[in-house]
Amino acid sequence: MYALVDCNCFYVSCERLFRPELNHKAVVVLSNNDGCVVARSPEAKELGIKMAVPFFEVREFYDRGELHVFSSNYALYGDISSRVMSTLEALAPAVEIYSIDEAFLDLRGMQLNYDLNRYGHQIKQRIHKWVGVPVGVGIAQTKTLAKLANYAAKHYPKTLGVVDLSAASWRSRLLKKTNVADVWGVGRRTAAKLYAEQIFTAADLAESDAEAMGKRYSVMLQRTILELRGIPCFNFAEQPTEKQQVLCSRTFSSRLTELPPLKEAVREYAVRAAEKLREEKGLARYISVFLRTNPNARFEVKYANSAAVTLPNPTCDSRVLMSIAVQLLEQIYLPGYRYMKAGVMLGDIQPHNSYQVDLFNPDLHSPKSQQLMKTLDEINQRYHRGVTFVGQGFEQNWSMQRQHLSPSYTTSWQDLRRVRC
DNA sequence: TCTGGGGTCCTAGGACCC
DNA sequence: TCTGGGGTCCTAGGACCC
Repeated sequence: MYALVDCNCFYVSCERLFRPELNHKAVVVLSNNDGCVVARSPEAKELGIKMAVPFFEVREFYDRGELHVFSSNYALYGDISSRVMSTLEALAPAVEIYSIDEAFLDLRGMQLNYDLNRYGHQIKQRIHKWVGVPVGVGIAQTKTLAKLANYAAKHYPKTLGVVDLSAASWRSRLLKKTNVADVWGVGRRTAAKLYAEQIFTAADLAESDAEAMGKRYSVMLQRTILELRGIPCFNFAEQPTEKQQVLCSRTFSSRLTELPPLKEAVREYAVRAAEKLREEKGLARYISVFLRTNPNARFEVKYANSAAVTLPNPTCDSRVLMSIAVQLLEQIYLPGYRYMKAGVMLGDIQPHNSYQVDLFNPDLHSPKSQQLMKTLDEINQRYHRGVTFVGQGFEQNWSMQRQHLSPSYTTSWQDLRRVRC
């Protein structure tokens, strides 16, 4: 048996922790650059605000004082997330952290000694008491069914936030009630095709010919069908696997046209990506840079391009990655466009303690480089942006907008800076 | 005027090998 | 008239997730 524990409108719940007067009010959290709505309180959903709509489309609610708005504060959400996860780790035999706001629990064997429904409520109460955010709990034989149970826990108030699908009768009832588009792994495209062949509910999908569907759609859908029948196909992964790629990209606060500020931004992203890579204890051999104008603009000339290179030897040195990123940018930059976004991607990642050096090319992971990067990271862990490269720029006028940012309640960057000033 | 930022897995097709 | 059979690796693109 598996449980899926998922925090309700997580980012909103994090903000409410420190602003309890916003409980029972319409609240949303915006994506970076205050672009789209990425989290909504139930009251905001009632206003008809859909997931991922651009903020300017719902701004009227805010202007009328009916909606409270926050820019995303990932330092806060990351910290609250780790509190939720460590609480879960004390409650379950094994935990797979699936995303910032949800985790699978492996309950193998527990059904013999526990009433799983009661156990689900214990989890919910413990997290509420210790961390303060509301969660939903879904319990079932496979991950896909646990997802479905969790979905039911959130959508049907009668469940009080916990659904246990151990009983076959409950399972088939829920499958019949659930739209096939709400099944984990069925996206918009697949759902549209399924409707066309008269598959409307999760039950319809579960009863379809798994092998034939696998051939017509994909093996992923085939596995989903089996999972809906209670046959596990997706493994439980307690240990996070090493990342295959690391990406840093941002939308600029305003459109950029000239090369110098674009270079600054790309250097900044390369340095951030290199930091993430070192956190992963990885070395990258593949580096790619992309650049694009606004794909949604109707009356604008569009342009998007990317360039990549594979290095002879892998590295995590910010200086190397930064200078290569700028060279790649120069290959794809064209004057005359209003650029909206750029990004740096690192791939072909290998562990830093076991890699092969190409003898005929310089080692980009020399002891000197390692020492320098270690020192850099140590300083920057203590002092936010303590050491930066000149090329990253000082003003960074292109850097994103966050007009509705909450304070760092639980992390100390901003406060520390203020004290030191 | 105004639209995020990460990731994963799978597949088809091309290039190449013997 | 008429040209095999078995592989691997890489990449781009699609679909999905949060």
